Amino acid sequence: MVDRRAKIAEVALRLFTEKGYHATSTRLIAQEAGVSEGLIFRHYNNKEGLLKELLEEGGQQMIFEVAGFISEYDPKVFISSLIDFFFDISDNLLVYWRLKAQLEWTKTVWEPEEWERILREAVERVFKSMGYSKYELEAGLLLESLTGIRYGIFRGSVEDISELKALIKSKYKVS
Amino acid sequence: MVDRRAKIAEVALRLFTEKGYHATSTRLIAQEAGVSEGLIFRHYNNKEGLLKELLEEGGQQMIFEVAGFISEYDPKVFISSLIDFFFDISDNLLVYWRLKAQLEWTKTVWEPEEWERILREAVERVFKSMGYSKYELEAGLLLESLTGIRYGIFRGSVEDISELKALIKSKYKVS
DNA sequence: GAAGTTTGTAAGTAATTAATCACTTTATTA
DNA sequence: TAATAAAGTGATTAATTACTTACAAACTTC
Repeated sequence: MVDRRAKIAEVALRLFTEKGYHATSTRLIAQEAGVSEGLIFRHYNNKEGLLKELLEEGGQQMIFEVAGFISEYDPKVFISSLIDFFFDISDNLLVYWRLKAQLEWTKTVWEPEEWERILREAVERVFKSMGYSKYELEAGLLLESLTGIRYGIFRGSVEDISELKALIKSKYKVS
Repeated sequence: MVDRRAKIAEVALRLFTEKGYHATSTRLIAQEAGVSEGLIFRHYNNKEGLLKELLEEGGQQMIFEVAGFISEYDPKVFISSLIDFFFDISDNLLVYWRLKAQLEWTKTVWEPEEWERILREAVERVFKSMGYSKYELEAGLLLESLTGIRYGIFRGSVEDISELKALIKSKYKVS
């Protein structure tokens, strides 16, 4: 008794991130999921439908994660949690992140995901509450920097992750 | 009298970045370049050979660009130039950057390009000369942050680019 | 200007692709 | 339990893929 639909999604997400969306065939997905190729199309209509559902699901998980610290009223705690969020991303969210980032570089127009909008608004609000006149700019700088660090951690170009986390926390005086 | 080889490279670079490597067919490259498909294979042996040459060429251009400020002895001028480098990237280098970033997310092991090693070493050296005990960490933080900002600029999530540049320069006291 | 090399083409190739088809099995519901 | 719907399959489709081959044109070089 297995949920084959979920199995397809699980395998597809892994393969899309590892090999890239276009380099992954529906045939391979079916093989690795132990399922007939036709079933993919029964459930997801087409390959793009499968991709979209994976991105949608990942986006929902991100909203859930972000919601965990978004309403924190103490700026210091908020920023500390925000930094933790980028440094200690869980494995399943990392896969979504990878897939999203991979696809983003081919886009010409970019629209932020819901969790990205929510997160940015919250960070701006916190910087505003701290009395920064250019709170949008400060929020942007921190968010883009953390994104870059996450990128660096993924690639392996960050030697000592916890030390870097301590450094950036000390710069924002939240450790 | 046209250099067809260069035309293929130019078109391929554009299409690879816009559509993605796997989503771009050699047939399309040939069409857009106004050339027979066979010529691609005559010059580049196979599709991957074409990709590799594009990445190699882009890497060489990056080395050239980095060399422009790498030997600057004044730390303030160096860091200011470094920030400019990430903010004011030229169009043709941006295309290379996009292609490289796009491919990076599918990789499992990551090896830095020559220009990346050169750049990191130089930034570390400068932070060391400024008396930072954890100069590697500081260099890493700045480089990953700037990479993230570049990413943000590309996506369009950075509202006011020049203001953000001024902000980060002021944080490093180099403006 | 002949011989040889490089650059180019058009028409193929076999393999792979996403998607569909007719059909069977399993689950749900009246 | 009979009828209906949903889940699943395996074979097949037409189109596309990267790449090859046989051949021709154009440029070197002696």
